Amino acid sequence: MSDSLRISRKFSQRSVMEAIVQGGPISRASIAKQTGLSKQTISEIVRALEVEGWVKETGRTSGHVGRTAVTYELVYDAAYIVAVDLGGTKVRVAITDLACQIFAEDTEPTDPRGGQYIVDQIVKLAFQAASRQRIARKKIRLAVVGVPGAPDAQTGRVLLAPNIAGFDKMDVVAAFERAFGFDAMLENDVNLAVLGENWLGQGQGIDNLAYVALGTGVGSGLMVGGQLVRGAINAAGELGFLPLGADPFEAESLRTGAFERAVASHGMADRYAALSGRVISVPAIFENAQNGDEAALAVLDETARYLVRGIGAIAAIANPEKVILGGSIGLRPEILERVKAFLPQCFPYPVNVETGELGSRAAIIGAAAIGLGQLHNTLFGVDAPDGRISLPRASMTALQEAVR
Amino acid sequence: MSDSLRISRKFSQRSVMEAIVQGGPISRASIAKQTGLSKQTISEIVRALEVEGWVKETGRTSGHVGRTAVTYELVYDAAYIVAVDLGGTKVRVAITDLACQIFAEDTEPTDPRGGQYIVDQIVKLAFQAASRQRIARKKIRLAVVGVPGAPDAQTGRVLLAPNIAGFDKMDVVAAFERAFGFDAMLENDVNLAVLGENWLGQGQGIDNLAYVALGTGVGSGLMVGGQLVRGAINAAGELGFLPLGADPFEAESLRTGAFERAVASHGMADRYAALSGRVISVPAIFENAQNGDEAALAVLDETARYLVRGIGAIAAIANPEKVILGGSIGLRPEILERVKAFLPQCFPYPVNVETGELGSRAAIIGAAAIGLGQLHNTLFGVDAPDGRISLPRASMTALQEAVR
DNA sequence: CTTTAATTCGTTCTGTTACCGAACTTATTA
DNA sequence: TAATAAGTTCGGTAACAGAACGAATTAAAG
Repeated sequence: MSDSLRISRKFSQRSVMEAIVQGGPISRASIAKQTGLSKQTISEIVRALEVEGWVKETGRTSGHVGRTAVTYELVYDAAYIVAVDLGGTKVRVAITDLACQIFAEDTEPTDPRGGQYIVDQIVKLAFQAASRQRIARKKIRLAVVGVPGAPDAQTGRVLLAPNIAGFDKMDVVAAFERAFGFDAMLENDVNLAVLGENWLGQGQGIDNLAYVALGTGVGSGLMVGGQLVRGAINAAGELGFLPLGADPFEAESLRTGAFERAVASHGMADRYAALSGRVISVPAIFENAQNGDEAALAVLDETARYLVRGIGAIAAIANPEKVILGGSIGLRPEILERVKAFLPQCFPYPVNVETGELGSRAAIIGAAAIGLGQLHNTLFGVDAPDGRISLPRASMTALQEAVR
Repeated sequence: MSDSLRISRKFSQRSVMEAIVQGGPISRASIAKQTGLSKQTISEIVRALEVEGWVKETGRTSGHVGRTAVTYELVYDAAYIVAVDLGGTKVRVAITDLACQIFAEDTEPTDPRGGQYIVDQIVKLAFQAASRQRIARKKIRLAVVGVPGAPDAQTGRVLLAPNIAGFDKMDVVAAFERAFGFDAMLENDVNLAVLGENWLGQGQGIDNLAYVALGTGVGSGLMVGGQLVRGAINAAGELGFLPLGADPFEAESLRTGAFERAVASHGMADRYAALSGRVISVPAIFENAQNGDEAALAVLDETARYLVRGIGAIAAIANPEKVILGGSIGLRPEILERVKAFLPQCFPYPVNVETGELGSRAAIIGAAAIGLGQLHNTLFGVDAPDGRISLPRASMTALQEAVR
């Protein structure tokens, strides 16, 4: 019996595709070197992929010794996916091709009537964008929708989502699939944000990564060993309920969450009002702080001090390599500098904290990432237990340009 | 191109082994049904395994229509592993065969000189147990050592282990491998405890599981998607540093950990002393509480209230399906009943909390589990990304009997 | 500037491994 | 004797490997 591992055609096909996706235009000989498969096998697989329309010849190499090689590339427009970031106030919809390039990206206020209205709004936006870019609907294979809550895989509902009306009472996945006419996936928005930063932002190449989104509410996304942590009922990362900050045994903490009360925008505004006697918005607090307002500065310090404890809790439990801050408050540099100053005062070993590079677009980029991964897997992958495919890192620039 | 997935021989061999390990004495026809492979293939693989000495014929079926079937079983003594639970005060060493039966199990006080002395002590204990059971050293393939700290895979050292002298300055893995003469693995003891409870205890079949060990110190182990969470530097589960309980910004909290100060045995004793003016041990506090001592009861309440906040933090961040309590304090029913009473007061959705079934032996059983999994993988598995093998559940009784 | 050597690309051809499936034999019970 | 289940034999086939070889290109030698 030979010790070498023989793998099925499909399995190899997948690694060949990976090499082509990542290696840009690449010759068959190079693929053979990269994958360790024989030249003959690569030729067979590439031929099959070409016939099926997934890759195509794009040129030849030159300038080096030896025979020129024919190079192959992805047929980028062979399939598309829809990426959606659904928030309480705004919906963002984007369309991505196989090269991971984001084509259209549209934002609209979320339909306040909720439920089916939101589904219809998103589908309308997606199809509008598709026809604007002259993309055939048949080529769209998958939609990934980020939602502020915990999607339930069994029922298709979204739990713990107070900001989206009706999603807790309907099969949202089924509704999307009906309206779209193709597969749809739901995912928590902060989970998508980690994936986004892991793919193209601050967290590239980091397998153990946490994302803390701080704005109107708080949430966290956690990646362990390159995989998302979703929890038993998809409620992992419901950081608002961390028993920190406000007294967790008060009734109000049971509703809103002790940590959320202390650290999110409401808590900041309340704290400012208590200190100064004036009721102003969170952006105004940041502005006042820049002008030296003592109360505003105290509020920022206090907020950061609470946030640091939340980050410490994540670090103590999951020990991520990096913690990325996001959300309208978490993205502010004033918060980051304070967090970096306070964290070593209450946590023994260093924790790497940075703000997200992708800003408010982290979630939609994460949706694209998860969708593309899923698509690559269903098209070229085996039903392997670890169905990860590594997406290329290159397209960030293309992506930024495409979205003016 | 066929759509069916063909997998290498080795891959199938692995699932055949799994069927034999779990299915006890089993016929080739049954294996074929279970695995979906053809009878012919099963015959080939079983023949190969028999030649290599991993399985053997053990009997025949009877009493049903049709031809009798030859049944096969594991050759249980084809290989052994050493499982070790190294604590600050006690070392526990056990030897397990391929059937997951724990043979010998010895406990000794930990050599206080630390470092190489402990390594030698463990190796001596293991080889003593082996020769007592007449196990050939050559058949021992692997040692798994649970340590109270964070093993560093790169350097082989153990970090954050104040109770084991010298392990932070030497390559412990290399030292064990030199002394044993076979492979050795280090793992955090609480991580092993989760694995143990997941295998044979409270957490059977639960993929998202947390274990909180509360005794002299606090620690937690977390499983997500059936995999251990180890963190970037193996410091996941250093629950003592949770910024809860004592003021995390005090200097002492930075050393000992804010949560550990509040909830572990020192904190309990201090609290009792503050309330009653008397200095007594933690077991004595529990005893007094049973006799109605007000101060002792208050200390238990307070400890549980802190513990509940720690559990809430784990639930908010990772959302496990179940949280198992362990450690000398965590195993006490007085703590569990209080935790169950207090948790709903500060956490919005239900968290399933139970005490560990395996008691203080959770870690060593976890070590056996991880070792057997590893062994099955190296012997029969592919180098698949997800190298889990499901171990049989049956041997718990055998295990309990074996250890009087 | 030609010739030759070195180098790389890609194909053809010939295995080998790890499977499947049908047909057939064997053994057992009802 | 019929029904049924276990196990083998035989003949495929997909998915690879590997060696040999031709084809194309550049660098170096003459």
